[in-house]
Amino acid sequence: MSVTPSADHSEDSHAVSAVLDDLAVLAVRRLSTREISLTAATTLSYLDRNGPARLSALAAEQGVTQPSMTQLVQRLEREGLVSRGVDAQDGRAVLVGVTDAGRALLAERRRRRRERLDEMLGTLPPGELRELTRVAGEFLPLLRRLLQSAPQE
Amino acid sequence: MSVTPSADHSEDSHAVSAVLDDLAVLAVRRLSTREISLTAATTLSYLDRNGPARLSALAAEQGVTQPSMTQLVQRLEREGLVSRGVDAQDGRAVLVGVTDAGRALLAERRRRRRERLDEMLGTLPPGELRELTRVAGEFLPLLRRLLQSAPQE
DNA sequence: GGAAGTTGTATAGGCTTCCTATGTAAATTC
DNA sequence: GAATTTACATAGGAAGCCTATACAACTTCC
Repeated sequence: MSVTPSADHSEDSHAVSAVLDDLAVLAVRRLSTREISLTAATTLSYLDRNGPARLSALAAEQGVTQPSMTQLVQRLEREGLVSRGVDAQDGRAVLVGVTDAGRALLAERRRRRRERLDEMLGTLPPGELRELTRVAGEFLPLLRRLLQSAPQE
Repeated sequence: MSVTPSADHSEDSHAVSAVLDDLAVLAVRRLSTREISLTAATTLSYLDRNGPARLSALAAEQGVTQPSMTQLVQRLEREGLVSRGVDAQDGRAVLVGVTDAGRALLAERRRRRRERLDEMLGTLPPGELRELTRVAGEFLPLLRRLLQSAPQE
């Protein structure tokens, strides 16, 4: 470890760790759509935000191997969610881009997840809901910054 | 939708939803231990916190089907991480409990995740780190309640 | 300008973890 | 006590990941 943790730092990261575990369960199981995997969704989302990209670039971005990304892109192409073209500059490379159908699926997925989250939030007593949303408003920007600074294993 | 969301409620849940994908990537890929799956880890953790439980109760808790939980428990038993006993009250039921080896693995997993998290947290400015951990402490209980009250699809 | 190395993608084969459909034994109901 | 329900197990299959390896296009270097 390159950092020198203090005692309370350790305790703090315990709480953060617990939150991350629970949030992972929430994101992966309670909010997962059956029609598309997490990697597929985040890959589509990346292509939507950043434009066409190479297979190997996508694999690195998603933290999977290149063969896995090849397979994923093949599945996505079969389902009409992405298109593949050749790179004019480099005959070896494949440029993957999201299609309109892919964008539509992304939008539908977002809608459904938001709907389910709303349902879950609706079961909380109003006071707790208010507190949760307030705390979430503080927490999420910080988490985002943490994620962006995260090392790539 | 069965609940009637207010305007700000919708915005908040949108913010939550927006960060969940990134978060899931972090939790699932950057903090995942290769030796045990997310479901296995959260199941062990549940058993550790709540004592022995039935197969079907575990399946419902984890949001997987009963056959999947049967398989998971069989794998965990083969690896000596859980033990299976019969319910004295109900001859059909199986009571699953975590073993000392299971607890040891949980502790090791926690240690390793904490180590990685510490590295990530170490990249934050001290002020943000303090705020992040403080907010995490507030957020955790609320999140737990939300997950408990969550509808099972 | 061609041999050798590098890079980008595809294929093969295997593992884990989930699913649905269905079987079986214990408990409950009538 | 027969029929139903409940709790778990088994069978078979698919998704999605891996490592190892093959192949084709680009680059280097003499």
